[in-house]
Amino acid sequence: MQLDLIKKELRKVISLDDEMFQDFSKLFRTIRLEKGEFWIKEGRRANYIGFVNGGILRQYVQQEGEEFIQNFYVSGDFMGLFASPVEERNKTLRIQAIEVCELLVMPYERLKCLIGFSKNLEQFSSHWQAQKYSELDQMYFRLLAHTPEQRYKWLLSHKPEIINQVPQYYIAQYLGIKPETLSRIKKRA
Amino acid sequence: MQLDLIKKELRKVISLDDEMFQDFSKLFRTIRLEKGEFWIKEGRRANYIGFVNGGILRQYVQQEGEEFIQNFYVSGDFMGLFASPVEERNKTLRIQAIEVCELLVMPYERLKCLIGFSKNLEQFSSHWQAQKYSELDQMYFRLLAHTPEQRYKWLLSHKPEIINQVPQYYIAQYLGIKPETLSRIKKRA
DNA sequence: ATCCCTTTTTGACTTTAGTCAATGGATTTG
DNA sequence: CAAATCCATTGACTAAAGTCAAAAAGGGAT
Repeated sequence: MQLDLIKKELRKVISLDDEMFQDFSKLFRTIRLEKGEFWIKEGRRANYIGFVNGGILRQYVQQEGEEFIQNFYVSGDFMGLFASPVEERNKTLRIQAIEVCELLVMPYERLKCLIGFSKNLEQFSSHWQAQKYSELDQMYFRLLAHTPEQRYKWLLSHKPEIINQVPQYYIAQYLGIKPETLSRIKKRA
Repeated sequence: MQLDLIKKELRKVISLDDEMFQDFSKLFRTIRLEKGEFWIKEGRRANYIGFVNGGILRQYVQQEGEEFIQNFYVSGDFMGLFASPVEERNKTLRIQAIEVCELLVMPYERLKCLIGFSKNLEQFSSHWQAQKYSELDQMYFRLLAHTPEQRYKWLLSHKPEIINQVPQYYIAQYLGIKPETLSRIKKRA
């Protein structure tokens, strides 16, 4: 199990000595997703938290035949750090591997239990919740205030790894526009 | 100080006997905002949490001469329950009274301190954070997936109190469209 | 390399929202 | 009461994205 990446990510937020990390890392399980496989299938609750140790995934909702991508997850990202009420209504939410992925996963309840014992982990959890909220808040603002072209340029400069690794019709779904429109935006940019 | 409303709202989420509520309520301060006054001014950090005990407010960002409303707060809503990282970047965020408002406010640090002592309050805090995240998540989806007309109809059926109490150019700012367009949507609906 | 399949691009046209300017209504103010 | 102000509506036009269909470009697989 390659754990350098998650150790690095955790240490960005909390202090964590090697022994503690050893104990912590034992509670993860590694899973491998082939291209197109789902981590969260429609109708399921997100009972796990996951760490992307490699690959890239998309989180999307399907409605009336169309797919709307809410987020991409790349190496180093945590997924599903919010408590149950969030996922409750997300009956149609799916998280799918765009390419081969390796995830480190842990039941949500186990993390919650650990948080009870470790001040450090509690700090980690609340930091990430605030972080995720802030990201979503900013995405909401961009969607509300900016044109598709501005949002595409934002992606280009802030998340180039997504532009590079993801088919353009997924980028279009993420931006809320049609693939044809994205193609035209690229041409005139 | 009228405290029935906040007591009712708290009791939707946690159990709270009258003595505990007495102690808790002493830590709030009441403030009154006239129409047009700000609770959060541009450039300020949200160092307080607030409860709307009456009236209605708008949370918005100003950019290049235009205003974009992210949210309305009505009686019974809590404001600013997320930790600092969220507000950090929101340099241009403002929360303004649309009409005369009464707020119950408490420094964020005081709430955090209280949470350390009370399992109940901790539960309340994490419930509301998850709740706010979920709401924002759903708003994001609607903005991404639905037309302005669909979003207006959603508002009509789910938040009629906002439609009734708020000038239409604010509704337009909230929906991400121009007032003229909203006027036309209303006509054809 | 060729074939097949998927993705991207292009073109012509339609639909929708934005823009600008003018009008009409309502409310407030002198 | 009239004037002024603010907001909502309407009309004519422009700009932008959607739609549908077809062509071009990649990317494997045999």
